[in-house]
Amino acid sequence: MAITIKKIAEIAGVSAGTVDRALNNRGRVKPEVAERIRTLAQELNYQPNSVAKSLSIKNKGLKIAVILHIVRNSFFDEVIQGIKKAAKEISDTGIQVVIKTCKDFDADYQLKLIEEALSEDVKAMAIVPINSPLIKNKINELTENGFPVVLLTAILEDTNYLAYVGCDYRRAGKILAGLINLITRGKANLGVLSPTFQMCGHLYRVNSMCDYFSTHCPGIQVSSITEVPNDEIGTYMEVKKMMEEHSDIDTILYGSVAVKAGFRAIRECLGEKPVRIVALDLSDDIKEALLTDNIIATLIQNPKDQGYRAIRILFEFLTSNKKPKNPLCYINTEIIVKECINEAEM
Amino acid sequence: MAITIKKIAEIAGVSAGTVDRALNNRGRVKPEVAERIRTLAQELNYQPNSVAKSLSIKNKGLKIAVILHIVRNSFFDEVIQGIKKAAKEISDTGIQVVIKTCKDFDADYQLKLIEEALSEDVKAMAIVPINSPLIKNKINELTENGFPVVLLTAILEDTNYLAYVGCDYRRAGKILAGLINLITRGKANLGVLSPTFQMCGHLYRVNSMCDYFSTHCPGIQVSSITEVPNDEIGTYMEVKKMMEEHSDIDTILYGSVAVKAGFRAIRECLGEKPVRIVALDLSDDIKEALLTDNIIATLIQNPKDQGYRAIRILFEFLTSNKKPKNPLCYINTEIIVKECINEAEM
DNA sequence: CTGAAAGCGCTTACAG
DNA sequence: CTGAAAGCGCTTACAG
Repeated sequence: MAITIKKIAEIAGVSAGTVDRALNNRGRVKPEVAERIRTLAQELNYQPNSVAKSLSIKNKGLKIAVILHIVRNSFFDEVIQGIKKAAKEISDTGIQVVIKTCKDFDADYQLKLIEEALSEDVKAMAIVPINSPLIKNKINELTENGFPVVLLTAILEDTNYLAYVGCDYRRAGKILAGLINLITRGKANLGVLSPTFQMCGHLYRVNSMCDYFSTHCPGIQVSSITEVPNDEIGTYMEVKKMMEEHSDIDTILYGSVAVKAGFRAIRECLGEKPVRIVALDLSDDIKEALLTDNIIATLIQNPKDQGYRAIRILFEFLTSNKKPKNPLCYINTEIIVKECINEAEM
Repeated sequence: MAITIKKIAEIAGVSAGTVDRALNNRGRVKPEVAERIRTLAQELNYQPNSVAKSLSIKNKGLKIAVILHIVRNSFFDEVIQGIKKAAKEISDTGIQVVIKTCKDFDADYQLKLIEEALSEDVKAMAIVPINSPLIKNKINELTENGFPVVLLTAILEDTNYLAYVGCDYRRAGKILAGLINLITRGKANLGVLSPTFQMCGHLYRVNSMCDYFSTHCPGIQVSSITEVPNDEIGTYMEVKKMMEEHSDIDTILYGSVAVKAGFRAIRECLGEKPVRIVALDLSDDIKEALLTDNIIATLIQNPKDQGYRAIRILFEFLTSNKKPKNPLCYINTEIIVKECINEAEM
């Protein structure tokens, strides 16, 4: 049997309550005694029983807030699935998870959501942070005060947090480069369509890909790097513009959530001329494009996992005070070809 | 607050013990009373609290056995990592995990291991089953008696079990076909080196790949399908034989754990002639071959996940009597190119 | 600053 | 067949 608080209490000649207060630094223990108990616990290699901890915590009504940066899109629908899965798993501990959606990329509004959550006595927070000083400062302030914040899917520079859960964008860029190199056998004029660089990860990804091309793939030229918005019309216009201005493009990295309109723009410009397309993520539209051979491959970032992990990390912190060994919790990135799609699941 | 046994007891006008006995079919409750309690619990949508369950179970000394089919190899080293990760996570519930390694592919020996485990009062079992009537019958017998058995990494036909955790070999075959089609642009003479068909999943995988070629890839010919053993010398001989007998081979699916010797055989036969190689799994040798461009891509089966999931499923069963909704728990298969390898981690 | 007691929700000897 | 009580290990008012 493992060593318990009761056993430590016996050996130290104090009560269980005192051991608990000492080990969890709750104060109200004579410093010398606390120190003695802590040393003893270490010597005995005491590991608190997490199940008992979770059960005893049940009536405290702990809450975790999840704060998004947009109203919704297909990627975050999946993130939310993962969040809900984790929420269900931890519900027996009495910990609640509340999700707050934001006006698209509205930093003022997001800040209000944070304040709202805090006023509701939330004890931990996962946030898809909008890249604004407003948000950065608030997160830094929270972290300084020991409040656990997990950045979810979007990383921020010059900001402190308990953990970042999301894609390793630089590695994703490298993998995209390798994939495009493989598919094109090292010869391509590439048009890059990226989601907004307002989220710095997207910029890291493109830069990392381009770096890899310039050091490893002399035959691959990046003809254009174009940011595309979240909507169909905006995407159509940007894609059209890129294709018209760069008629040499024979390969495209397609990083927009708006698929139908962008593909129409490509076809309008290229006619029947062949083009190799590699995409990002796996919305229903992307799946369909894969299955109809309009896309050769796509790189996915396991959004469901991301949501799941973020909640689990906060849960661990709340129940066991454990911080992740590595604050950068990178979620796996996967190459998907059409044969990976289970048509039965569609 | 969720509904508890205590609350049901109050409403039903009985004690908590009686509710527990009724809901868990432990007998020693008057049938009418038991029925009434069960109905009530359903109406109230009672969900037992898994944390409390785990805690109360602590002193029962439950044990899970893991029974392997070989002494070791690099793939199963990773499977075991996953098993140990899960074992650590559940250790606070007092459930132990014991691992038993087997003489390589020795069904008699594996049967003895099963008996040994049972005599040690193990309450659940994960097994990498050797494809033999001896083992099949035993597993069927156990399952019939309500004893939870999870098949790990290897599936059996005509056998009943709580769950299978492992690769979806047919889908893996399809993905391999798609990958090879992509890499070769649909023109190849393929030599297939597969691990033993004694494990039927390996056969499913090859067959599924070949089916896909014949329906979707007219330009891809399968020149040879060769089984390779686990050791370097045997692999060398089989590879050499295949390459000598099929000089048209320009593409290889390399499914052997013995990398160095087989690659030597390939080189001895082909000289400087180029060959495209796609591999299976991700041992250190495969990693090195990827990084040196001797392998173009490999398909991995997340062995660590497989071990982890198998234990979690048995844990759920032991603590909550829950069976997985789908007994076929397929673990994800991933395409890996060299850019996916984090050289810092090697 | 410290301890005894009760509680989280489920389970299980034990007594009847 | 049934209930009261104690236990799993940690936490927390409460009394002192």
